[in-house]
Amino acid sequence: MSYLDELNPIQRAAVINIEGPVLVIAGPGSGKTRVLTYRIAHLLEHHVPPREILALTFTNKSAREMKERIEKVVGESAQHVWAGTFHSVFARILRYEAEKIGYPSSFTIYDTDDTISVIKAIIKEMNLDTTVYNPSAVRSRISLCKSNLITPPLYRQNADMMQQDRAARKPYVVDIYEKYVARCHRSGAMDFDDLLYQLYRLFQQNPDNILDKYRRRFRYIHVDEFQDTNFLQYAILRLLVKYEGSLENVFIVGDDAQSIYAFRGATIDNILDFEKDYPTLKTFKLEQNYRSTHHIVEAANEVISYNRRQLPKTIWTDREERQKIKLLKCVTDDEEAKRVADLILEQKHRYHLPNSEIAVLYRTNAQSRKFEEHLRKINLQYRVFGGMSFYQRKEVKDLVAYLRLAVNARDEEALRRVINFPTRGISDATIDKISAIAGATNTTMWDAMMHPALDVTDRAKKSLFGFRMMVEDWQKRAASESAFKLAAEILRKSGLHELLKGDTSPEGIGRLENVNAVLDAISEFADTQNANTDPALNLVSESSLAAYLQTITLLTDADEKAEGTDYITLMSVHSAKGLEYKSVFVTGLEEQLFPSFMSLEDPKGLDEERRLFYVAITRAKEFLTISFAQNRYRFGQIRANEPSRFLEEIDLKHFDMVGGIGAARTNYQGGNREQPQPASKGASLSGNFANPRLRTMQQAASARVSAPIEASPVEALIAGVKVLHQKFGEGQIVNVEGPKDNRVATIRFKDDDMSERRIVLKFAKLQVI
DNA sequence: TGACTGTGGGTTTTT
DNA sequence: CCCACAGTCA
Repeated sequence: MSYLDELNPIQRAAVINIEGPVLVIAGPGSGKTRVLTYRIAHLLEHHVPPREILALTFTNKSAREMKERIEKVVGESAQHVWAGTFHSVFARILRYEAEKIGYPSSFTIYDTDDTISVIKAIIKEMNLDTTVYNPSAVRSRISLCKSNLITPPLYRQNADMMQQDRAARKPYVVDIYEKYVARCHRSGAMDFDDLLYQLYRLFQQNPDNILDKYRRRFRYIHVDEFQDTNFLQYAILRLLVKYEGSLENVFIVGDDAQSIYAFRGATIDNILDFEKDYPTLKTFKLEQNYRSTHHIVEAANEVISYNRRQLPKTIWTDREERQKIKLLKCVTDDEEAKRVADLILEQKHRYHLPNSEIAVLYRTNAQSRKFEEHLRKINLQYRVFGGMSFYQRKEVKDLVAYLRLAVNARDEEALRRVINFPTRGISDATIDKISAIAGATNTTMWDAMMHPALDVTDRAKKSLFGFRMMVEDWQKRAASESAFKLAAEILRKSGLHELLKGDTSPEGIGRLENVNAVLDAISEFADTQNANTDPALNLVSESSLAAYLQTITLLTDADEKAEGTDYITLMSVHSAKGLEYKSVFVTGLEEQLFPSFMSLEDPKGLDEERRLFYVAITRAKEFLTISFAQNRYRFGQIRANEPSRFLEEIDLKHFDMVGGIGAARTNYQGGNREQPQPASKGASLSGNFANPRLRTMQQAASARVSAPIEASPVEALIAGVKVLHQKFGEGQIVNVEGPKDNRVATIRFKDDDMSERRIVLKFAKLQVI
């Protein structure tokens, strides 16, 4: 039982507790994955059949990692453990059961882009304005509905939501939602939320007592990153675990402090409800951090103590002090990127760090550009994760749309995409007519194409017929021929290959390479899948084109393998969750950016941003560098931002004050907002929240705030005048600009290094002196 | 039908 | 700044 020796007492206690519900609250770097994998290994050692074990994760990567690690402990029986993301595991079950709820087993999965495109088409058909009904915003709302089990009829009954829509002057959202659901169903398509929602529906309706089958199948259920589950996911989980006679062998791992997906419906309530739903629950807290050195852990603790609503825990480390946190104050985003790049180079030399131990993190993907530029300049290998992924590129989506049609002709989104691409004489007008007939006769566009009532020119009819013949041929062969062979032929016969070949520009060549890469991927996919199909589940051939399409839709580019090259990682903080590096750069710590301007008004939003920052800094094992820029390009214009409020929440003693870095601090001490306070004792939901440690620096700083000042009229505030500001103290107006009702003054303050600040006079209290 | 141009809008975060 | 889309022209 050697693997048990590798666990600390608490970890071990959690692992060997193999009966009944278990909750593991796991701080960053506390060996969460280790506990999860060893627990599964432990089950296997105790002769639990691998196929009765289910492990649900949020990313393919962590699922894969978990499987690999279990395999290391127990060997090949790990192969038969079901480990995957919620979406992929559920998709697999649905693939098998779809017909019971009125979907073809070959259903298509719509990714976010597909979904937006469908919604947009619906909005246009309804003659609504796409600037009012922003397709992407409508999609978010629909998604939120689905994750909370609000169907269109329930939506209509929901006075709150209807009122919200009326107030936003978008009364037709529910109609769009309704049409969208109908259209997806007609298309034999499920979006990401459907993969959860339709499974829930299946279990609810429970045809042939199907729920029982899966309850017996999954006797041991594990959930990683439980804090990121939404209401719907929890509802499904409950259906699988909580029933008469259940052993309730459910093992969940999470950390409320790392919940960063509230924006897509994740709710911390799930952890809290869990305690209520399972009275026999055993809770284990992993509080020792094995990842990071002292200053990093302490800084993280300080930051998170400002949040309300925390489960009580104290993360600690016995790792030595090592480096303090470096803080880079930069004038521009360009300087920030340059200094980060230079520091990376220096660290590489001084500490012999390989690129793979270095990550640059940012709040928004758009920030990657500058870092790319500067890393390229000094010849450092990097890889950007996130943003436009391979499978989102137009040429790839075009080819994939053809493949989708071959598997599921009802897929309207795919049909629209390629029916006239490459062009084959089918005009937009023709497509609109087809769509109209499909709507009127309640059939698919695929069928409407050949409808006798379709009133188009003979030439168009001929083109349509030709297109249909071509696709029908592929459909017939999709079942028998190898996915690779068929895809290769589709690429040529569709005319895509020829079209791309004709473009000899560098981008054009790249596009051709991309579609060829899809073919390679299909070939590779077929090979690996054949080797590891689960015969127990009687699934349709896992190496089929359909299986491939499902896999790529659920793929994130973080899942793509690295081919042995040593690169620096550039990614958003969100995608960095669960990862660790020796040296981490957390960049763009500015108000409006991190925290994002979207979340400034809402305390809940701010708390989530703070958790995000917490996640960011806890990725670092030894070297943590935080940077901010005073000026940053945004929409092509320079904008000045203040340093992030989160910086004030870290005690100065954790910062490296060498060289020019120390000066950064003076710039934001006593920033122009209310001084932050750690969450107070007992501000809790269930009464057992953390009692955050007290802070000193902020309280000291707040003493600087002087007696209230009397605001002078805006007219009196002109260039040259000396003024007193509530927070910044004495200063002189350098310049005043902007329209009468919204004047903005540039003021140089005596305090604060004679720094210049732009102040909106409407809001600021300034007294002329 | 395709290429070009101007405009307008957009940046949170992802399965 | 960068992209997507609508509108215009050959």
